[in-house]
Amino acid sequence: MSGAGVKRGRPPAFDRTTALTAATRLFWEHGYEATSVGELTRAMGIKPGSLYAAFGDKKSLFKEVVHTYGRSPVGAFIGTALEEEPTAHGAFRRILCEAAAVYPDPSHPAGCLTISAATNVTVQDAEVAAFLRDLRNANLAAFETRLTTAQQQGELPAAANPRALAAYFAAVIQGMSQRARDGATTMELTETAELALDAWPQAQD
Amino acid sequence: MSGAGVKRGRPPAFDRTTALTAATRLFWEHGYEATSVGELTRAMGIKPGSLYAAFGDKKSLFKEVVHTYGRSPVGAFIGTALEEEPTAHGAFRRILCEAAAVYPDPSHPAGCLTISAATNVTVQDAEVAAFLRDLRNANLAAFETRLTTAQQQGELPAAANPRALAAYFAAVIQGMSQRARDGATTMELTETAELALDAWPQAQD
DNA sequence: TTAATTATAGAGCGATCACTCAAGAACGTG
DNA sequence: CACGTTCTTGAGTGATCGCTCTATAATTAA
Repeated sequence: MSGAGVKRGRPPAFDRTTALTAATRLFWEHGYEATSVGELTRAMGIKPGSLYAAFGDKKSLFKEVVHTYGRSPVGAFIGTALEEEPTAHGAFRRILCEAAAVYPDPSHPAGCLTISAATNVTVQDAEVAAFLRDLRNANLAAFETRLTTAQQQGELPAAANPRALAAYFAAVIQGMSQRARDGATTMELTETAELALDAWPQAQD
Repeated sequence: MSGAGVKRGRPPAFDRTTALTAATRLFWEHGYEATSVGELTRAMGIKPGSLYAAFGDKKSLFKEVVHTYGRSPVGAFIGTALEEEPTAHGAFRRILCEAAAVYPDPSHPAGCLTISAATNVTVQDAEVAAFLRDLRNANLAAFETRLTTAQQQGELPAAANPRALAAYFAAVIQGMSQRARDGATTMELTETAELALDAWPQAQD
């Protein structure tokens, strides 16, 4: 083999991560189809040829954006809380409170990219919508798994319904993302989070 | 004046209401920008010239669709429940249960048109997104008004927060619409509705 | 019948879409 | 230096976008 780490040819004039961040902001704000390649190249500071050489086509760029977003602090806080918190109640309390803090944060577009970036798509881009829908439904399944475990460990009463609770919290979180895009503040969303937690099952006595 | 009700010239070959219904289904399913004029004319059974003569431009057609939708049973059930139910608790219980029944109904596209038809728009169509956002926020204000009245009439305890409750139910409903578009069934959404109602303030004793 | 009016069908407008290509510039290696 | 390789540039591809125009068909009024 020839040297694996040797760089040959003209070096790229742009930072790949920086360009990806610019693309993320656009897709986050306007969604997949409402963001044109022309807007992307302008925001990323590169020409179409460079974009297609570095990221493939528009769909591949979007998937890479979603993948990177899901591994960023803003995009991964749900999975992190599910893993780190010792109790399911603590995990969902933390998820809701962090969503209230993160979704309206003015340092990035409002709401969750995964929830809102492919709501309106043409027939020929249905695959992109399905891609995000699968991510959301996988998240729902993770909620249910965490709640089922909590019930088996005795944290949740036997009468509780882990699947229904998971769907409920998924709906609340998706609604909070929508409300943030409509202008809701962290204060309002925190109140929403607190009310949402009132639905947590209480042990029957 | 000449006769006001007299029809002159060639009569239209299509039914305006039927055409509007076809346009509604498309906008409901794919949203404003992801629905092309070509798809609209094909579904409505008319040519571009007829569409523009009868409805103005694409934006005017969309606004008429939203207006008509808001006056249909499917689009008006929230306002109807707020008016008809004697208690605020009864109103929100009915709203949530009807949302669970209506949003996944296979006789029309899933979810609520007002919630999801203009999530992803280009910069030049920001006005359309603002149009629906204003409708959603007006709905939120109606929730708050209804809850404030309930508190003044003693239905809600003094410690309750009408604004926070309104925002909470708005988020839940928007989340239920999203979940319906992701495949949630009436059964699942009914469970979500029941859990959501657990947050209703209880009188302190 | 003739004129006035309105709706139709179908071609086609400029602009923008995602995307590609050819030419040249910037690098490491001989 | 020349060579191979990679990246940048800028023009330009066909397709589709929202929308308009013209010619003609269908109706009522005179």
